[in-house]
Amino acid sequence: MQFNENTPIYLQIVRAIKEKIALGELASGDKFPSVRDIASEFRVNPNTVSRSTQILEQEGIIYSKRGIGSFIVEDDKMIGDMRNQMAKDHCQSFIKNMDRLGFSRQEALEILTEVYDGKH
Amino acid sequence: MQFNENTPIYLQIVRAIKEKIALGELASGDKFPSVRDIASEFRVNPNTVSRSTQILEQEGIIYSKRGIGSFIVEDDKMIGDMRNQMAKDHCQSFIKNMDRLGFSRQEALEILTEVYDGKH
Amino acid sequence: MQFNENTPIYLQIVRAIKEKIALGELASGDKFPSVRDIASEFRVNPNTVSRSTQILEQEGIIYSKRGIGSFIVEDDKMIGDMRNQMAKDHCQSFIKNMDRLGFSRQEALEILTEVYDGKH
Amino acid sequence: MQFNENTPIYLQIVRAIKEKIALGELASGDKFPSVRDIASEFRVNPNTVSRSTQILEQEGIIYSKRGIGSFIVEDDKMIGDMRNQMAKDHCQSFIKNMDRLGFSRQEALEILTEVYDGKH
DNA sequence: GTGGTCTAGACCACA
DNA sequence: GTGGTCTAGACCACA
Repeated sequence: MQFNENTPIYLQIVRAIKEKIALGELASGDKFPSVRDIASEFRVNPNTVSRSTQILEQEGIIYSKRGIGSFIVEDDKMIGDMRNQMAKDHCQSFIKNMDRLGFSRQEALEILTEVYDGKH
Repeated sequence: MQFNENTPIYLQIVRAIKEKIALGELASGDKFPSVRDIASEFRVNPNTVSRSTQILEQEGIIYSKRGIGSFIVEDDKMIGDMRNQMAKDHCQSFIKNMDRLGFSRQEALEILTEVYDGKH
Repeated sequence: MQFNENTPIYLQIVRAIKEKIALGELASGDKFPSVRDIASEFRVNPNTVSRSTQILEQEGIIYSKRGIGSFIVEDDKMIGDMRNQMAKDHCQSFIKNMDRLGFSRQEALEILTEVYDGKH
Repeated sequence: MQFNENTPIYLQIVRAIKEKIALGELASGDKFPSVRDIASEFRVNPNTVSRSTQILEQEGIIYSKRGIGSFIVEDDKMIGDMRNQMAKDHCQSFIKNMDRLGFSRQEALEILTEVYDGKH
């Protein structure tokens, strides 16, 4: 057991941006905010944000036009896939957690349903 | 959005211990490992572990006898409740995450089912 | 009979602060003195005070805002309840003490009345 | 405000013995247990107990016969007075505590009555 | 500056 | 040995 293997900030930012894109808050084809803007929004160092945008670019979610800035990819399928992948990741975590507590698939789904029902 | 609100080590230890109890690896009524043993197992300072065990005691999961050691409570219902509460907490997180991605309850359950089925 | 189960400093501080709040010396909604200020007032280590304020926070009597400080809860009912609880605790101790000396309720009340009347 | 001015053990023992005498567990005229017996009963150092018995002797509650041991005074009035004095001391503490919380005599008595009533 | 976390190390009562 | 308390001092995120 190791402690304090915390998710680094640049990955937390990657996820936060992906969520905005997934929800259309940052729309397909739009200009992507500048590193400086993101840095001031999240109150972090611009270098940290650069690291995040590099990852987003590697994953093909944004691309940069030299001298103009970055843009969100105009590929709705890709963005949809990304959103689905994020959802699956959350599912994997959920399953792993319930498993570690010894809950079977059926039990996990029952409890989840209860919690959904208790949420109005 | 705030970053680096890292779960402190003492709470990570609390959770790790609760999981062991929930699964019966540490059984009801058993002697609980000493603060110093846990500290050396997890390579942390005994004071940090002490903080964890005091939380577990506040929550009624263990109790300590001065000069002897700590023990896991002999109350299977309480331990069952604890396990259920941990499960519900994981459900809440899951729901919150899927919600933030814009997935409805039905969609979330479908994706979860797919992932359970191993379609990934 | 056990001796020297001394009330720890951090609990003595909790009580001292509660009394100040109960009496309105620290008023509802006010900024709460900083951990370091209390520590130097009471000549104890800041960590000790921190432990006290965390208890007060758990009990819902103060709340802290990261980077700003702690505040007394703006809930006069809660503060009134706290004051009543403290009073009841003193009553419990009194009753227990008189009981241990073999005084009935009526006898205890008679003596208490005498002492209130200043016949001593 | 000073902390940790804890009642020293020898005074805690004085009070414990007085309570036993007040209740007749140690009867008027009886032989008083030896310093060693008391020390082992309370698990403290015999020197500490000596200090306690000296106080009891000064207060005229026990007396020693050279070579034989100590005895509880055969003076029921004195013992009754002692018991009353202890009761009054508890009353004084109670009044001081309720006063510090800002409760008037009448309020204090009302709350005390409630707590007595809630005690069955 | 503010509260929160963690460590190293000491001392204590109890068994 | 066991848990509990306290200190000194460091570092952190947040404002």
